[in-house]
Order: sequence, then C-alpha cells, then structure tokens
Amino acid sequence: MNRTCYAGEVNDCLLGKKVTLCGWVQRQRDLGGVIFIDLRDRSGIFQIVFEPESCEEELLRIAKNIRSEFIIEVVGIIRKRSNPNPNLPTGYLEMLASELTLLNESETPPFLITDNTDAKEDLRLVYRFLDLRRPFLQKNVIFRHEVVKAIREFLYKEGFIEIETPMLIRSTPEGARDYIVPSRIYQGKFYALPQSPQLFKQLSMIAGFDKYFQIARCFRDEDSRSDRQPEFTQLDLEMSFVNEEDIYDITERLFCNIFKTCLNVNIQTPFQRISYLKALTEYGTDKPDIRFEMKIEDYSDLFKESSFPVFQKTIEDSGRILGIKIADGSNYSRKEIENLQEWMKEQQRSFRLQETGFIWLKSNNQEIQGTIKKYVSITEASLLNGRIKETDLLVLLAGKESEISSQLGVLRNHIAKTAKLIDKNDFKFCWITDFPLFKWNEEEQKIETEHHPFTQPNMDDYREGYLSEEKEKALKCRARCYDLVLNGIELSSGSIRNHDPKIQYKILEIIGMSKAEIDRRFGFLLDALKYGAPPHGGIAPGIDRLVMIMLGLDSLRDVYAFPKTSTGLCLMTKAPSEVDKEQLAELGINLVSKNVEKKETG
RNA sequence: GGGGUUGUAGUUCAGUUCGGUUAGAAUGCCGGCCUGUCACGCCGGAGGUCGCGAGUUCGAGUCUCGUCGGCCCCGCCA
Repeated sequence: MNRTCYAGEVNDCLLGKKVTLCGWVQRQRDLGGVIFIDLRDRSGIFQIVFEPESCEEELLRIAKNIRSEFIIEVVGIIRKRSNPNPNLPTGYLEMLASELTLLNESETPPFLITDNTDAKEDLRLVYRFLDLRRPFLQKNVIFRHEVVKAIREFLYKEGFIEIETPMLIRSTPEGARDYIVPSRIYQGKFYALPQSPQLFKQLSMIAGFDKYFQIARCFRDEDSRSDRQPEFTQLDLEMSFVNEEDIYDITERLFCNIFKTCLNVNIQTPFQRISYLKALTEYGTDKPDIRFEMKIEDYSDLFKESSFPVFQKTIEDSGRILGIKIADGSNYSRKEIENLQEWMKEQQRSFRLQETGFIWLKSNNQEIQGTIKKYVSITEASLLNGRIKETDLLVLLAGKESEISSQLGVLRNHIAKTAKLIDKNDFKFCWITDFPLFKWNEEEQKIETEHHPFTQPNMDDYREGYLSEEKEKALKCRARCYDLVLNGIELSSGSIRNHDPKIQYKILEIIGMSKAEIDRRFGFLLDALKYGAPPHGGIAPGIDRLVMIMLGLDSLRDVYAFPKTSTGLCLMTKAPSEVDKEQLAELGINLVSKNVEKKETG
C-alpha cells in the first residue's frame, strides 16, 4: 500500500509534505496548459494540479489522457490554493503532482457518479457497484457499519454472547411465507430460510447462555414495499430470568447509546408507554408518531342531541363522532381545507374505506363557523367553545369507531407532514404495551395469535381463565408483548416467552393445531421446555429501518449495500434465475410450465 | 391477486392531444483549441430496434391487443 492518506483527510498538517493518494478520477479538466484532476475515494474529493512549469512532459501527457473513473495513484506536495473552492471541504488545498500512475482504465460509466446524478434508480441498481461509489451511498453504508459496531460494543460490555443460528431450518407454518430450499440428499424435502431466529434464541436460553444476541439476517417471502425487503437484518436479542422492565431497560440504554455514539443525539428516557387500546383510541394506530400531539378526541356526547341528520344517524347506529384539532388551523384558506377534503376522499376511495363526510368547524369570537354551522345549536356552540381554541380548526368524522379512528390516524400523520409539524432531527420512541394475545381471522373464521404463538399470556388474564378456546374469552386475553415505535414506524416487537410447556401447548391448541400437529412441528421446542427452561424474553429491532430513520431517509434501498427491487429482483446479478436441468434433476424437481398452469386454472 | 404510474440517443427528458418529410433538446462521449479551473470555456463530430411482439392503416414513437421491466400503494408481512 503506497497510499499515505485519504483524499478527504488531507489538511493543514500536511502542508508542504509529499503525500500519495489513490482513488477514482471524479473529473479531469484540461485547460490547455494546466490540468486539474479531482480525485475521489471513500473519504472525499481532493484536487490535483499538473503545471507545465513544474511537471515533466511525460507526466503531463499521462494526465491529459486521464478520464472519469480511471484509477490512479498520484504523488505530490500539498500546498495552499490561491483561489480556494468553498464547495469542497478540502477546497483550500491542492496537490502539485510529481508522479502519476494509471492503475486501471474505466469505460465511460453509464451515469454520472455524483450525489445529484440524473440516472433513474433501476439503472443504478443494475450498476450498483458504481452507484455505491456516490458519496451519499458511501455515507449510508458506513453509517450503518457504525450503528452495528455501536450495538456490538454495547452488548459485549453488557455481557451478551453473540451466537450464530442456522440459515437452513425447518419450515415454520405460521406467519409469513417461507423461502424454501430443496434438499438434494432427501429429495422431496425442503429447508426453509429463517423468518427470524426466534426458536433458536429461545433454545439458546434453555441451553443456559442467559444473554444472547445476533445481528441476524431474516427472510420473508412476501411482497416488498419501500420500507420492506425480502431479506432484512434484525438485532435479535434474548435474556433469561427477566420481565418486561428488564427488556425495556436494556433496549432504552442500547438506543440511547446508539444515538449518542452515531448521531450525538440525546434520547429522552424512559420511553413513553402507551397501551395498545390507548394508542388506537388516541392516535388511531398501534404505531403512533408522538413527535406531535393532535390526539383524536371523542365529540359524540357533545353532539348527542344534534339536529344534523348524519350525526343523528351515527348516534342511532351506536357509531362515534371523533375529531382532531389542527393547531393554528383556523387561518387555513378555503383552498387548504378543500385540499384536505379531497385528500381524505382520495384515501377513502383508493383504500375502499367507508366514505364519510369531512366536517370542519372553527370558533371565531365565540361564533362557530364551518360546514355544519347551521345545525350547531347554542348549547353545542358553547360546549364547543370550551373545547376548541380560536386558533384551532376542528375536523370531525362520524361513523363506526374502528373505521373513522384509523382514518383520523392517517389524516393526523398527513397534516403533520403537510403543515410541517415535524422536526426532522427529532427522535421519539414509545412502547406499545398490553397487546391482545389473539385476534380473530374473519376470513378463515379462526383464532390467530396477534404477535407469535410463543408469547406468554398476561398471567392475571391466564388465572381469569381467558386462555381458552372460547372466542369471547380468548380475545380478552392480553399478551406479555411489546412493540417499540420510533417516529411512527414500528421498529421492533418483543415478548416474554412461554417457558411453561402446558401453556405453550394450550396456545397452539387455541389457534387450531391438533396435538399430533403440535408434536410434529414444535416437538423439539416443547421437549426443550420440559427440561428446565428458564423464564426468558427478548426483542428484535430492525436494523435497516433504524438506520433509515436515523438518516432521515424514505427508502430502505438507500441503506442496503445490495438491495432488491420492489418485485424481489436483483437487477445486478439478475437473481432469481433459472437453473440447469441437471441441478433440478439432482433435487428431483420437475417444473410445471406456466402456460400449462394457466390452461388448467383458466 | 388488485389499483396507480412509468418505459424514446450512454443518461435525463420533449414529441403521443388530432397517425404523415430525415424523431429533437440538454447533458455525457469523441476530436480540435485553450495556463487557475472546479458543472471550466469555445468550435466541430459521432450517437436511435421509440421496452418487446402482434394487429389496424397507403403510412404507427403516436391507435388497439398482448407481453416484459421499473416505482408507489392495497391485500400480504406470526
């Protein structure tokens, strides 16, 4: 290695010194006599100058033929620039070259390698190795490394043991679709790629490792989104002899440490705790963004005698009239209010939601104005004046509670975004607690687990007999389960697990598995629980999402070195691909042609 | 499985309404000139399977049907 320092790290200390830089040519500017080359490496850009007065002819000849993305090694003296470039951190210095080695040429790249490149993302994904040269992605990839490093260092200090768990595992029937891998030795049988190391981390606890973690790759064969990739990384963490408080404590200290180390941001602790029901009632979602207030409030009582037909109907149908107050919304123009109405309608149409009227009211000198002004009685007006300020704009929806509260939840986020209520540098965590253990699947008419079937029920509810096949009882049973939400995005779920095999059996039975099926699929786990399983629990924060939020980005693809498209393709390697007939034959696999399938089903 | 949107020089786009001569621009690339640029400048040049395949038509980048990609979203994601 001849390089003596990185391009972005050249500073005053090196003035007058001879240094060697290696890297890529960002740009060459040949002014006829003097030639400039901007050299780029992962640290930044530095200007090299070649002068006819002080450079040999051969050196000038090589420099003249240098093109973008050529790889060069250059030696020279660092000096101050007579006309600094304020746009570059190193713009006040330059190197007067004395030696130049062309290490490799480059074809003209298909797109400009700078942060404000004009190429579209699909092209950049084909040439991801070029895209990754852009400072933006270099910064993201390195930042991600810093986050993972901070996590490891913190957990090592806390006495956690890093354990690798297998990638080729038994297919688990519950939850997301598995990626499956055919077995050659056992034809007709398949491994699955893990959706998470869930069972192995529990088994690690039973094995006595006490505090486990892993930066684990997880695979789920479901459709992607901008915040979802088919393979993703979790910090998987589990501890024995713990309750919820222990998990909250270690998680809060971990995140404080990550944000302090990587962003120099102080995170407020303890994280606010919000029960699942309260989250749904006040925020209309189980992943509330608590960076702003604007909570959902119930106005049903206020309008119970209303002369407005829609309200009358709603009250009759035991629906609700819910609303949010937009602070400083009273000065919204007609146009702004219309835009909100239009946006709401659009949402309802495209998500096929119940179409409710959009009602707005405001108070001006004690006088109520708005869509249903003429229906507001004197009593109602005075009650309203007690609840809204002159600066507020009140938006009301009437209908079935579950529907309108989630719509208000979405509206709440929309307003916060458009009214710029959110500070980009604000990070607010909260715990969502007291989730139900089960939920009702209307389509299949069966009970399912809300989180996963290894979550322990709330022991009070267990003693009340709610752990039952009876739907009414089961749906009342709370779980020892918690979500960690950051800025309105679900970062993580965790729970205290079942260590009592009887309870574990019961839960699997309630979700409709026969004893034989339980033994076949989860026999190893239930066996393990019988041989001295300690109480244990854990959590598994998503690293990709965490890094995305920390960097203020909207797309997960910007925090993966090598992401897939929204349809699960790797445009660079063209995966997935067909395989040789021989490979399939070895696995005992016959392909069913797509056309045949179409004929049969059509 | 469904909805929306998109595909034209290497790249980003215009042209599609209402079919009609040789498909344009910017940028990049190549050549020449240029001694302080930094998105260098000036002059010149090359560069096109209009995603692919059928169809309608005297004639299709433009209309119809199919198909293959990209992006966003619903469903799905214990």
